[in-house]
Amino acid sequence: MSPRKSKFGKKFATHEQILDSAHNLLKTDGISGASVEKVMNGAGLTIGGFYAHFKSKENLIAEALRYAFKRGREQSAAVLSGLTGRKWLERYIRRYLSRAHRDNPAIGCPMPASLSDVQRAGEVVQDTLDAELQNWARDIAAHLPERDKSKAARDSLAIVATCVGAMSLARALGDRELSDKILCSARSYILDQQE
Amino acid sequence: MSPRKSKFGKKFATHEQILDSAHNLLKTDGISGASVEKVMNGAGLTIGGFYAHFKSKENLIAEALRYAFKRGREQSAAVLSGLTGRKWLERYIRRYLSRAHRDNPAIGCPMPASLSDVQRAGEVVQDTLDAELQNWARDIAAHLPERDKSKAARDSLAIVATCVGAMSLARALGDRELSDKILCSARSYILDQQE
DNA sequence: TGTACATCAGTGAACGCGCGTTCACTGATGTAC
DNA sequence: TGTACATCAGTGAACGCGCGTTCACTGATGTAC
Repeated sequence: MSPRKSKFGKKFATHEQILDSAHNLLKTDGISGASVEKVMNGAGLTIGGFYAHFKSKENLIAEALRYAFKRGREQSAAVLSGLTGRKWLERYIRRYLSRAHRDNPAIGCPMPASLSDVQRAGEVVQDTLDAELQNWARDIAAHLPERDKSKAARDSLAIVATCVGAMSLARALGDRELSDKILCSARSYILDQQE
Repeated sequence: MSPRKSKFGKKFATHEQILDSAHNLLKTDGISGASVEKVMNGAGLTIGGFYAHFKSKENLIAEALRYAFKRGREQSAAVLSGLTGRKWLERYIRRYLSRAHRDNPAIGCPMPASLSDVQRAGEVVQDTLDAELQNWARDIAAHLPERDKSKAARDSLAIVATCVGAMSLARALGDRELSDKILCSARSYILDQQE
């Protein structure tokens, strides 16, 4: 295999830089705000080279979404390592629904900023969300102190919905006090329910 | 008062038509999809007349958001009239988190389609959301079978977050089966929690 | 009541701008002999 | 090892398009006398 096509070649490194830039813009400005030109500039490149790496903007967004979720999983695994069950859930929820996460979209979840855009996106992006959302929910379900596995699976989907909804609303509101209340309410709504 | 400035004058009627067109586009295509030209065409007008009615697109969106929530309240008051407490909540949640609502954004809530856009919108729009969200939560809180009023207020905010999050995700997913699951899970998550 | 004038809702073209995508090119790097 | 050639990542300008906003205008309607 020629070095050009290797995982360690220059092209692969550039591809990763583009994805890194894209997922950062995605988290703050959504799909519509992550323009191809801004993404390329963020990677230290000019716009013309983009189509040597991606077939279209839609394909970029799908890959960037996958990249963002992967990074998120790695980060939260590092922070929560060693914890299990209730303890894990508590720390997970308090971290996701924190003021820090609300005020720093760049370090967090890509969904709040891109949720509405994905509804109008193409199949490639929506199919990517399917897989990532299932991963996410499975991760939570595995830590629910629930005997009934199918109930844990259902609860985990609702918990994801509550997290995404609360964070999206918290960022969309003008009133910081009301925004704090939403985060706080969603936290206890989830944590009081699981025993 | 001259007929021109009256609530029944021609200009008022046109203003309402523009708002009606705007709130329809808002519910399906979000803020970015509700372009001034499309809004005006939807009202049977051309783009040039827009600024006789609204100071800017931002002001239009804020008014359209208010208009959409008002219509939503009227509709749901009509459908749920006579119901109270648990019965009201059950019907309310089953209606919001229904497949019909997911598949017909045009007849429903403006939030799922515009949630992410509002995060990047100006103060006027975000302040409007403050007021509308509080109205919404208060309406739900009044029907919670909860003795503790402050707990009802908190729960109602979390319920709104769960509803908006679940509907947004349900519309964003490519897989209809998973989408159904999200709606179903969120429904029981809310309804099982309230007694 | 009839006429001359003022108002202003709505028109349609234009503006500057950012978008996704295309394309002829350049120049560094890898390959063949 | 040295040279000639092929590859292709990345450049920069151009394309057609839709956006929010502006503006000179038109023509129907209301007002004054």
